[in-house]
Amino acid sequence: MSKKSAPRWLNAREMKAWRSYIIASRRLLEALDADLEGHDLTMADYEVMAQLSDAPGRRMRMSELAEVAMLSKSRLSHRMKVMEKAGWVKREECVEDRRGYWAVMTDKGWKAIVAAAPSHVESVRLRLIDQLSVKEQEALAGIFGHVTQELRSQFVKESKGK
Amino acid sequence: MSKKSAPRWLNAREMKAWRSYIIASRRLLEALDADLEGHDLTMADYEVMAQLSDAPGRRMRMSELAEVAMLSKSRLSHRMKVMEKAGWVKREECVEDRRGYWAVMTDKGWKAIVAAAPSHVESVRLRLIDQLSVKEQEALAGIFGHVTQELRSQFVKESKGK
DNA sequence: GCAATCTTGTTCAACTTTCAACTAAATGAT
DNA sequence: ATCATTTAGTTGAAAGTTGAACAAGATTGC
Repeated sequence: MSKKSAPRWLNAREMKAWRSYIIASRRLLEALDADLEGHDLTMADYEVMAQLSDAPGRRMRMSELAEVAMLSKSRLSHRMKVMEKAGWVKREECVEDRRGYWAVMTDKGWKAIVAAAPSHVESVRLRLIDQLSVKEQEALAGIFGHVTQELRSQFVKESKGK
Repeated sequence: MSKKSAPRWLNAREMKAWRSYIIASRRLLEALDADLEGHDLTMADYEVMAQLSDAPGRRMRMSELAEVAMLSKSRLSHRMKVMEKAGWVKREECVEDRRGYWAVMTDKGWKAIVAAAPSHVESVRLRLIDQLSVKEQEALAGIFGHVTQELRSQFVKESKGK
């Protein structure tokens, strides 16, 4: 992020796109989190549980789980402690790699995510997906797919450049 | 969020829109925050400072500032304490309403935000805006403008309904 | 074989955010 | 006027997050 030369401020169209996005995305997150409250889940915890429930044997190595759920290892470690106390997951030592652990979803955890999923999907529909036309859904996927790709390649460049 | 009847799961297109969005928006936030680090700001603090710098007299009542910056009063209160210690803002008693306070941007704060703004805008461009065609920018504004409106009216309905 | 390095996952301390309780002033109703 | 209610803003404790430091096992190169 260099700071030389005249800043290229956003024009009206750009500003509108940026502000609409940044405001709505915060509110959307809030609404989705609020909708999950009844199931004692946050979006982050939901994501952990959903990923775990999709994995073969409903088990996953901590690192991989952290990666797919987009949490730091440290954060996942803390959340796991909480969810373990709630009886939704447990940790098992990993035989193949004795540094590691498996995050394993319990039966109770499976029941919890199965109970939460329909209402969460309904919430995603209500707040976002069903608000959009097919064209808009495609535009959304296009825009953010592109953004992700670009972030990835920027990340590689920046790491290399330093 | 009722839970009756068969859940309407997302189809492939809907799922792609949703996942692209939720993943990219998290990564985007991370990247923007990382870009601000050099100026000792988070997105949230930047928003507070930016809103304050735009207000007449660079001063605003705490409640209003909390509202426009989308923070809880409590959170703003805590952040203000930190920013006050950094010398960027100060609080002044409000004569018209003696319960209240003005959040006032200091000269030092003004300099800090003026120093940070160009690189932040550059970051927003690099990570998002400049990645998008004009059509996509308009689509983005359309989609999220719509989402905000809908969230607002849902909020009203839900408050009333309860 | 073995030293250097990398990876896995946890922990501790610092910091941030949330939530409920609280003070004090304003508003409103009778 | 007086009492109830609402609003402004802060506080303190609990919960959550971050980032660096760490222990222990894996990997690599010689």
